[in-house]
Amino acid sequence: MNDLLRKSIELYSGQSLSEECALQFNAFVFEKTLDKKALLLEAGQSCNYIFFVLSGSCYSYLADRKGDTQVVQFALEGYWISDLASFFSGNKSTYSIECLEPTKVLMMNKAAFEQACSAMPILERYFRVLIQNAYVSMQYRMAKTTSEEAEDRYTEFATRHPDFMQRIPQYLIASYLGIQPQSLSRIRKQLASKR
Amino acid sequence: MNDLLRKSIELYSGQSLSEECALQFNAFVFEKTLDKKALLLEAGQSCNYIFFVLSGSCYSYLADRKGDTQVVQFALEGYWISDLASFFSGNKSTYSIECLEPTKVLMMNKAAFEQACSAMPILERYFRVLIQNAYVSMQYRMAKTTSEEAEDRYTEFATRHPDFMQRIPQYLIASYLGIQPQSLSRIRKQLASKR
DNA sequence: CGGGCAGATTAACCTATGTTAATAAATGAA
DNA sequence: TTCATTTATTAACATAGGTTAATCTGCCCG
Repeated sequence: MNDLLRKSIELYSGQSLSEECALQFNAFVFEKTLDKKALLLEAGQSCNYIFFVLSGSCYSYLADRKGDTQVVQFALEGYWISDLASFFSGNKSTYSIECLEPTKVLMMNKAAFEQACSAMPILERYFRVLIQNAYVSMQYRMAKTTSEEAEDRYTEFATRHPDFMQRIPQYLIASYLGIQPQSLSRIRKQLASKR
Repeated sequence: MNDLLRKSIELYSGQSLSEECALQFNAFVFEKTLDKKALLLEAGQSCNYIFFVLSGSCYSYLADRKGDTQVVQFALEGYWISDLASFFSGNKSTYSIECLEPTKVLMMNKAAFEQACSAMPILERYFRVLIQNAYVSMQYRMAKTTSEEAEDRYTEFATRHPDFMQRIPQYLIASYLGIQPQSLSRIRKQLASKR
């Protein structure tokens, strides 16, 4: 089993993963390699997989009212990404997922997910905690977004995610923060002149 | 067992709840009645419970940078509300929860939550799906918030939650939407004149 | 090595929302 | 009922961020 994944499982489940489980897990997933700009998922299709990023990076997005890209999530190595609503319901996905770099992912479909969770309680717990944490930080981020200005949001993002800053183009970070690339440029300039 | 709760469990777990489970569940929770403006939770304390609203309504909020109230969630009858980060970690809560009306809640502490989930798989599943859905809609709401204008957000909120509109003061809805009460007033006026 | 394209910056102007302050309407307690 | 308090509205002005458009930078690929 991939080391990143093992660490993720042990970290979030709070338990250590037996060799046996690790082997069993491998039977439920498969690996895929994608080029930069390749799509892991296209909005409108049903999302049949959850993806674990082994190397590279990708992001999910939707088209807003005006047809512009609205970034929803970034995923570097060690992150899971998917359109969960579609994955769990089988309905058409609202998001697309695109690779930012050449990317390797592990893929797991719904049947495998259900089976793996039933077979290994540690996984059931792992995914529950993962989603729980994602929900909690989403809720917090939402509160910050509605109460703070773009400059503060950018500063917090840059502080929290220095690794993202290196590898993700600014115009996508701007979208994620809910502003135009031009505005982000302006904000960066202001911040630079403050020091 | 309360009927709202039974329906919620059956709806989200996708299974029907046996009489036996229903009785067993009751041993894990207790009821509390609160006045309007009473606090279910005060920011800074540890959040020891999750609350299921039986009647009345409440909302969670935090103080933003300027010390203003930033609404995080509303909960009418049939909703769960808590500070999950604090509930699961035991750390101090970032949110407060206040009753909007005289309110009756069911309360469940962490030990009870863990026990109940272990004892009854239907509950484990219920809470997982509940959080999963909450996460999914939070992510979607976030994308809408960063890409759409206040007017659209208000219209969508009003359409999706006509029940909230009747019972929640406008200045709290404004906070939830990330705008000032004055701006919401202005937006409502514009919308009214459009018809 | 050089042309083309994606990404970033800059600037001028525009608009939605914030701010401040005053008033009005609704609610609730005595 | 009346008064006090909370909530909602209105208006004038300020500003963060959007829009448009032009320029700049770097880098990928032929």
